Amino acid sequence: MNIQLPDGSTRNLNDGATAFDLAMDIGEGLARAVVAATVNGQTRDLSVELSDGDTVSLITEKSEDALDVIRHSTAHLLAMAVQEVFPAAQVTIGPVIEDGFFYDFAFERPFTPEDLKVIEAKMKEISKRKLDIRRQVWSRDDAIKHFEALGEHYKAKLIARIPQGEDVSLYQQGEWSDLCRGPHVPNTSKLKHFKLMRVAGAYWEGNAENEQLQRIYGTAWASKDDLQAYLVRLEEAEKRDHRKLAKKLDLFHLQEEAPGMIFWHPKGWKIWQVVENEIRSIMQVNGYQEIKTPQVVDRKLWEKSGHWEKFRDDMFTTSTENREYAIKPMNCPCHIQVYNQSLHSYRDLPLRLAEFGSCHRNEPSGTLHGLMRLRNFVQDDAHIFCAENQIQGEVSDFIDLVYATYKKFGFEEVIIFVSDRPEQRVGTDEQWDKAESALYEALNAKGIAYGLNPGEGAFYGPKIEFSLKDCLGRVWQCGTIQVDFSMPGRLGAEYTGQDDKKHTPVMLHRAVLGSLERFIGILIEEYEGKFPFWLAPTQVVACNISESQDDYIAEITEKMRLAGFRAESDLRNEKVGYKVRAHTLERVPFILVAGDREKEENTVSVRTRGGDDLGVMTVDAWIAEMQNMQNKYL
RNA sequence: GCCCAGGUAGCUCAGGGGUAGAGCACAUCCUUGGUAAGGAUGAGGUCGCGGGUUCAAUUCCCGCCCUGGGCUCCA
Repeated sequence: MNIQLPDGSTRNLNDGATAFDLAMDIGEGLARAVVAATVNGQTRDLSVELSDGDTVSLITEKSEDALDVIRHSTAHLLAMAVQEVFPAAQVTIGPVIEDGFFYDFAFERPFTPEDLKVIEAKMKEISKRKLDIRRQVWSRDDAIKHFEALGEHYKAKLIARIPQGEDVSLYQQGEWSDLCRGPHVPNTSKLKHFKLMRVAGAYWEGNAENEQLQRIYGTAWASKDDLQAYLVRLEEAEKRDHRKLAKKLDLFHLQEEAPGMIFWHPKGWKIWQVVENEIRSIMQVNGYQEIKTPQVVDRKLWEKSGHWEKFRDDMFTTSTENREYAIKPMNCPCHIQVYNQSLHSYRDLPLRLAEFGSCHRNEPSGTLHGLMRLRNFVQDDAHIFCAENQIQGEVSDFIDLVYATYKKFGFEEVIIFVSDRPEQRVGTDEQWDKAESALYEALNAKGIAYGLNPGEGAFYGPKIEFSLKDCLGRVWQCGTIQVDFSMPGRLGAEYTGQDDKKHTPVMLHRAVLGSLERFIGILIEEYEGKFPFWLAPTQVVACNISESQDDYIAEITEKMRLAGFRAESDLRNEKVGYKVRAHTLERVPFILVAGDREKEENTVSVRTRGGDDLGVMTVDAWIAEMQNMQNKYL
């Protein structure tokens, strides 16, 4: 028979030849490196029998697709090792994830880090046994019986979900086998470069009502170098961690007495102010009006808005003089109060009310995470009151606004998801159709690629989410725009239409940064604390060389401050090398040094935090240079 | 909220049933030094909180709080 290769050539093989035979036919070296094959576009085992006319490409250890196969097989290796060490453990699922894999086990006790060492050693040993990994096809019912007999009740349950009459595939290595779609590497000896990373609890089927399983995370790579490079990458990421940098750079802290709430220090708060002011001026330009609403609001308003019923447990409450209050978890009900203070005409719409709104939500303790997930955070929130036919235009403008703003802060990669109607919702299907298509059309018109989160919309309307990544690649939602058909009506918002009748406006909830805290956390990690000049908490430090320049340093520092820059002076009794090092580690963008020569000529010597010497220039020239950078957001 | 691991000086960390350790940072003094660490001296601690075991607990045991990694959740 003839087999088509990716380069267009064909190869003649005997009938019944497998993908592995093809590799052997091409060369022994290839046969050693090959882990799987793509047959007519589908990834398959090497043991797959080929047919005349098949198009086959071989996946070697070096190719991208090989990693998934290796990781998946390593997950099996882990499961086999666990069951050899702890025969009472039951297997469940073990998928490939970014950079590795995990496997969930049902076991009488959690695994300890010591267990991991033992398990990893067992994996290495099994790898050395050079067990062939063979695919077997079983009938669904036989497979269920087989796993039930082994006491593998979770596996049996998984197979039971497969429609009756279908066959399932099992992969066998030595005495051990697991249900799996495959493909897998042909032999355990191919699995060499892996490491078990950590243990964690995980609920069966991802449902908190179910029992908790023991999850083991691991990483696996095609080569020793790749594994090493990955571990180095993790170490590098750790250095960018905003919590670590916050201590080093003295930006903020958290303490036990206020879990999930931030104590901002002068430098961190300076970054905050710059970010807030930037957003403020962007909103100003884009037709928003800024307001400020109360922090503590009577329970009655939350009852009317529906929050009390739905989110009661997540709200902080307080009471006085027999009245019960909730600390606001969101700003929208208050914004409607502002809207309701006057009569509105259709001519007023769209009306855009913005607020840097501080919200408190009593998040479960286990979810708190540095600046990324807090109990108190500030949203760059705004609510757009508009007519239904204005939704799409507003959404479209908002998308542009998000992109432009992120770009200014240095983010080019934005992850976008649309969440559509959930099972429990308010509003008619017609309204949902309109709202969802408004979101899709706004995105499509711009040619923006997006993912779908089916059924993940809010109960009051669909939404678009704009997310950014942190230093470990974890995705955090920042911006959002959500259509709301419910709350304006509930809280009595209305406007007079052209027809002289009362109408209920649609409300768009939207935030660009989302939470200022979260956004600043991501900013810190993105720049590793080396903020661009316009964002840096301290933009420039002037250092003397000896006492005789003290006055001069004070004078130029004041001059820079008067020009609007965040300038400090360092007159400490230390050598200039010491000061340069200190401020470099503090990531101050520019370090000025002035000795007697500079003092004499009214100049400064300028050095960047990267170690570049920009030479000596007059103070005025330097200030002009800074102004140039500031205006260009450098 | 659930599972695992941590919590010792301002920071990074070592230690371990019997008076608490280092480096950096800090203070004072000497030094006035030209672009990534000059020298000396000194101060600094309820070893997360509360119980228990013990002649004695920072150390062992139990509970709680917080932090970190996951899970669930995230209007």
